[in-house]
Amino acid sequence: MKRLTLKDLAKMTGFSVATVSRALNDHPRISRKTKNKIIETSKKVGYQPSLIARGFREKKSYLIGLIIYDLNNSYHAAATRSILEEAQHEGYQVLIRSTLDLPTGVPEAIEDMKRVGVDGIVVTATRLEEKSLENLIREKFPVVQMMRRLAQNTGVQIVPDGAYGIHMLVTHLLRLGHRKIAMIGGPDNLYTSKTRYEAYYQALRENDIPIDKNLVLKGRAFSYDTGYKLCKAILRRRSLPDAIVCADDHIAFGAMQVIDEAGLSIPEDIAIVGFDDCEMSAHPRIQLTSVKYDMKQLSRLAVKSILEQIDGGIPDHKLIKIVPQLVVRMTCGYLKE
Amino acid sequence: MKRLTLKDLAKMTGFSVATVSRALNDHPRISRKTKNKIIETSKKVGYQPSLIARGFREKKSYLIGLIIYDLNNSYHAAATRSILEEAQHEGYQVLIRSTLDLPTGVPEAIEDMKRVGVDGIVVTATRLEEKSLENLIREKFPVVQMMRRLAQNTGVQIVPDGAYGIHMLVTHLLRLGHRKIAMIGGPDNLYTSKTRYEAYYQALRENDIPIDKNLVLKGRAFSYDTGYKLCKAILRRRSLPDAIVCADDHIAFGAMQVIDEAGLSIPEDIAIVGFDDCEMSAHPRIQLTSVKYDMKQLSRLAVKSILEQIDGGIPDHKLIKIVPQLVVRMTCGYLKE
DNA sequence: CTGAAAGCGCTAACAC
DNA sequence: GTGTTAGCGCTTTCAG
Repeated sequence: MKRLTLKDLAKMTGFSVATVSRALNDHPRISRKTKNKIIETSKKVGYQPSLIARGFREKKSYLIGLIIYDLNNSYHAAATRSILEEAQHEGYQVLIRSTLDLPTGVPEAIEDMKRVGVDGIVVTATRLEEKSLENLIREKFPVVQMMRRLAQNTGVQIVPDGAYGIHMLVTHLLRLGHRKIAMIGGPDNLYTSKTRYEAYYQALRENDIPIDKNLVLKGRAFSYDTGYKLCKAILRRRSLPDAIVCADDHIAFGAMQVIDEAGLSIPEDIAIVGFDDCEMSAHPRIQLTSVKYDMKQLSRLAVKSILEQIDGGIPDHKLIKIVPQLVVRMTCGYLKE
Repeated sequence: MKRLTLKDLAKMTGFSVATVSRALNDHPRISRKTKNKIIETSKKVGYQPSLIARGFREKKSYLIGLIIYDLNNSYHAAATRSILEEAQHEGYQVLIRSTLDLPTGVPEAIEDMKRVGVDGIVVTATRLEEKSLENLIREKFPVVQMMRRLAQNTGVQIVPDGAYGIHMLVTHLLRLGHRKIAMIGGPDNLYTSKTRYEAYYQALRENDIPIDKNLVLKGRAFSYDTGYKLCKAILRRRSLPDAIVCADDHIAFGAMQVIDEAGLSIPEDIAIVGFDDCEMSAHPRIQLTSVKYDMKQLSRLAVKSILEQIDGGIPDHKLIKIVPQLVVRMTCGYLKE
């Protein structure tokens, strides 16, 4: 059961290959009659053009690449899901690569994707320094940095306004009376980490709270594990913080686990807040105060930008920040006395 | 900055295109000297063969398709992650489609994937009846059904032994003294649902527990939402069950939420067990008793089988069941004296 | 051991 | 309005 080609259709209809091609791609210079006839038989026999031959010819693959951090993180899974949906909607298929934030992750992914000829790449696994990505942008290849961005202002960057979110979180904790506020975040080489640390400092400064660098713990990844280990380190200290700002919900879940295990209570002994607002955060047993934003909007903008870039216009730089929203639940605590 | 082609390399080295091609694919009939020279310059200038041209020529794309249910389900996300890893490891790239179990999901995904010319397809979103998939298998296209399978014994099917898992769960609940055991599962047209319902009945029968069909609730999907809604329905009844078997952890989380909200306690009033053992299930605030199995093993077998099939041998039928393991935590309760 | 040439399926000049 | 032809980058006969 071999696939039908244009040549087969040509033979069947009695026209030339070129005419058949024109009919199927509704080219202007063709008579309605032949066109209809050809389209009809094409349908009847279930002809499917080979995208790979067409792509070969046109230097187009109708594929877009998506480079992500890790599907284990439900937030990144949600982003991936959303991109998938948007891309399918636009008639593109998606090639996915996961980097786990390894140094070789992005360069290898880019190389492989270029080899199979994707038309554009959405990267949600961007680290602050990423030579391969910078080069890609420089050579005007269609790229969108989504969720995370390079340190440089270059290319299209569509990110949630993490600084704003953390600022809301810290301000909220201060308003509730917490003073000694710790933070557990991710590695320094990620945009998400950096902005969140900075926003934390900024919020404290604005409220004249002295900054204590010992209260800031940096993990290797945005993960349950990071929260678990670093919060454990905090609990080993003599004096405990009132509250811990976690740079994402997964970190917060891990931190909560340690606090629970230690027999302390949340938020009475230590308040916890997260970021991203996973499904589980709303669970009555968790009730994590967090920050959420419209992932659908992010993804839609990202895919739209990729398509625009594919069709020609690649801007030197464009930065879109999506404003998030505070979701107050139980773990942040209440006004003391 | 155009990409280099074989022709360019030929010009640079002074050999013909054919020789260059042979050198790069270490063909037997070529002298070591020329081969080395060509490979060297190829490396120096960073030549990358166009997989799309090669694929066009060879009818191979070096792509495999992966059709999944939904990344929102952390269990399916984990499966996807695992497949991605294995495939990358084998030098294949992965095209992902998510169906959300819509009736048109699989057929459309298959059609699109064939168009871009994937070499094989792993389907984790199989429904019991799936004409498009059955046809694909019949025409000897490389396919693996992973995690879920068709009702028919056809093609390669690599699934966890859900029946065994549910059997362990129900038996365990019975041993703990629970007698009135309800079940919340997924839609009837999924393998995962069907086997799990059957195993539930089977385990009850073996223990001479009368079967009450009213205790079996069927949701639309394996989701938090299903657990939430159906458990709510259960709580509205006059007499409550001792325990609820949920067909996956997400359903269990939803069910737990309702029970918590109703002010009942788990497991004292109602015990809950899940299936899949998500990361969150181990959290001290959840401590869901569940069943886990080696996803890595499943994925590895699936990818291995796809590659084998691509290289020739497509078996008519092959069924592999992975044996799962019971993970006992708090939500299943203890012996009622 | 190496080169010349054909051809995969498709589109786009270029003729007629 | 339609047919002929060339060529995308690669592998693989077939000669030499």
